[in-house]
Amino acid sequence: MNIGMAAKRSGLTVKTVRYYANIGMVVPAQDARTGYRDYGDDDVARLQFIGKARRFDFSIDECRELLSLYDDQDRSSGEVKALTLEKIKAIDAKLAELQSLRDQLNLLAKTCHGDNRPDCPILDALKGG
Amino acid sequence: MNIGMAAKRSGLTVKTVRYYANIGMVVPAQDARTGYRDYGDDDVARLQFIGKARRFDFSIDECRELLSLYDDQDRSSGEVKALTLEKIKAIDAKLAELQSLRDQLNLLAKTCHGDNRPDCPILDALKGG
DNA sequence: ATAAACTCTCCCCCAAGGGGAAGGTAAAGC
DNA sequence: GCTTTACCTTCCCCTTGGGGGAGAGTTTAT
Repeated sequence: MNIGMAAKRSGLTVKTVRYYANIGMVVPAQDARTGYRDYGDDDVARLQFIGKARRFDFSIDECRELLSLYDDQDRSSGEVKALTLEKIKAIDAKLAELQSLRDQLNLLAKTCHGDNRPDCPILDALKGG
Repeated sequence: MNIGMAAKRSGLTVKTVRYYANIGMVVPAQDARTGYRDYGDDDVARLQFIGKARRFDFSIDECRELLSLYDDQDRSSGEVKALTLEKIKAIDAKLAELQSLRDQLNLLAKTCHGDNRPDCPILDALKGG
């Protein structure tokens, strides 16, 4: 099938699918005369796989790693689990960071009366030490 | 003072300070002969302000907006508060997204035995519908 | 036959700088 | 006075994960 259909079936954009071909993630057959890419069902399956992994916040490189594990029939599930646990750890760190940010901003917003007077504790906080 | 000192005092890198000059955020005086930038204490104060706002996850454009409010002696604190509340909302959305991601990955990791056997519920989840 | 829809490659763009090259300047040591 | 070292400048390419669009070729529908 052409790239438009592959994009539709995998839920990605044509640009994205073409990008994945360019960086060697999912390289379909390509017509010698027209240059049109020709995607098979297995290609679409890989595209879907990547799309989901991306939604799980895995980077392109991590997706590459997951794909190679996915392709390896003899891989241990331990390797996949290790990658996943690492990703969870990274997400936890990001969560903590955002949470702290949120708390600080919230505190500032609370102490700011937010009316027409010019004095503002938020700006003061950004300004001061 | 030279850019190195300004960077040190504001807690930013020289590259970052130069970048802020290039995009017009903090534009210091510049020696006509040597081209050396010459930062004053007020410039350093603005750099510190930006540094803190960036740490609060405000984008460069939002920092620009905050700076103009900071410069405007007649601004109302309400404007600043509105910007801050919006930022909090954005952070909340990101938090919810990451939390959901984390929960899903955690569930997958829990159901994965993580040993040498090749069957892996994590990959199955990425693979399936 | 021709218009619409699809595809190709190529190039520039985003945020927010980082890394490093090539070259000018300033301060310190001898 | 000379040299080394530290600092400064501009310029250009790199990052992530693609998006937008130009210009040209292809296929499909009317």
